[in-house]
Amino acid sequence: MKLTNSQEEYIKTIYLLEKNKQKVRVTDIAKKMNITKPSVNKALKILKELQLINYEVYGDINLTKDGQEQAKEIIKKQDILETFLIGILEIEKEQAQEEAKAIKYAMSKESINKLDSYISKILELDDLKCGYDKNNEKCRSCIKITARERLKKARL
Amino acid sequence: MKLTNSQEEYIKTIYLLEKNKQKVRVTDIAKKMNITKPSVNKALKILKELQLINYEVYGDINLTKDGQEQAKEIIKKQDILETFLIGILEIEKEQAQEEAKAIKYAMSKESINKLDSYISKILELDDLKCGYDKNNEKCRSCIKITARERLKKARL
DNA sequence: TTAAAATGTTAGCACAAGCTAACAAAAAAG
DNA sequence: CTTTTTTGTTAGCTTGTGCTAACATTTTAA
Repeated sequence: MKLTNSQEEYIKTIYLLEKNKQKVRVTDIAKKMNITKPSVNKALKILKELQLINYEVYGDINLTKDGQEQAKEIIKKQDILETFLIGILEIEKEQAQEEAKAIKYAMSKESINKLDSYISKILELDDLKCGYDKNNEKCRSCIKITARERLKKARL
Repeated sequence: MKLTNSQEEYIKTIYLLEKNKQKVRVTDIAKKMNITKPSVNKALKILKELQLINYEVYGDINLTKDGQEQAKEIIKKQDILETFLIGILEIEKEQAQEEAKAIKYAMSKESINKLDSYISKILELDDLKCGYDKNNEKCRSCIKITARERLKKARL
C-alpha cells in the first residue's frame, strides 16, 4: 500500500520529533510542517487506519514498527538526494532540503539507490593524480575533494 | 503564476501533439495522458482562463505564445532529467521517462540547469587517458564513453 | 481548586484532479 | 440526406489535503 506524499511527510516528521521529545503532540507536528492542527488531526486518523501510528483521541502519538521502518526509508531517500544536490550540484543547503523533500516522492527507491552508488563512486574513488586541468575543468580527484568540502560545510 | 503539475502535463502534451498533427483533439490528449475526456475538458477550460491555450466549445485547441514557451521549458527540464537518469544512473528508458516526468515538477529550474551543466562536464570532457581502472571502477573518460553509448541506444 | 491558557477535536468549506453517466454536436458512411 | 459513429460537453460524485470557526479537554498556575 503506497503512501501519499503528504502521508510520508507526516511519518517523517513524527519520527524526527520522537527522536527529540518524549511526547509528540499535534501542535508540534503542525508547527514543524507549517500547517494547522485540524489538518494534522485528520491525517493522524488516516495514519492510524493504515497502522502506521498508535493514537487515541486526546491520547499519545507513536509510530508503529511499520511506521518507524517506513520513516527511516523516507529519511534515507531524502538524505541521499540532499547529498547529491549539495555535494555534486552545489545547491545551497536550504534550497536543497526543500527540493529533496519534493523529489524523493517522485523517484523510485531503485533510482535513489543508484544515485547513492554514483555519489559514492564520485566521493570515494581513490585519487587519480592525473593532473588534468584543461579549461579549468576538474578531474574526478578534484571533484571528490571539493564535493567533500562542500558537504562538510553544509553539515555544520 | 505557477502552474500545477497536472497543468504542466497538459501543456506539454498539447505541444507535442501540435508538432505532429494539424488539429489537436480532446480525444488525442485523453489517450496520450491516459485519462478520460471529461477530465481533459475541465482542464482545458482552466488552461484557457490562464491564457495558455485558445479554445472555444467544440472548437480548436491551440497553445498561446505563452503556452508554447512554457511547454518548451517543461520539455527541456524533462529531457535533462531523462538524460541524467539514463546516461549517468543507467536507468531503463521507460522507467526513466516516468520518473523524469514526476521529478521535473519537484526540482527548480536553477537546479535542473546545474544538473545540465554537470552532465555536460561528464559527457563532453576531453578524454583523460589516465588508464585508471582500479577495482573495475571507471575514470571519467570511460564514464563518458559508456554514458554516450547508453544515450545513443536509448534514443533509437 | 477553580480560572486561564494551551492543546486537541469536530464540523463543514474549498480546491485540484480525477471519474462515470448521460447527453449534444460534428463527422463519416450508407 | 439521413443514420451511425466519433467526438465533445455537462452534471455531479470521489478522494486527498488543506483551511476556519467553534467547541472540548487537559494542563498550568493563581
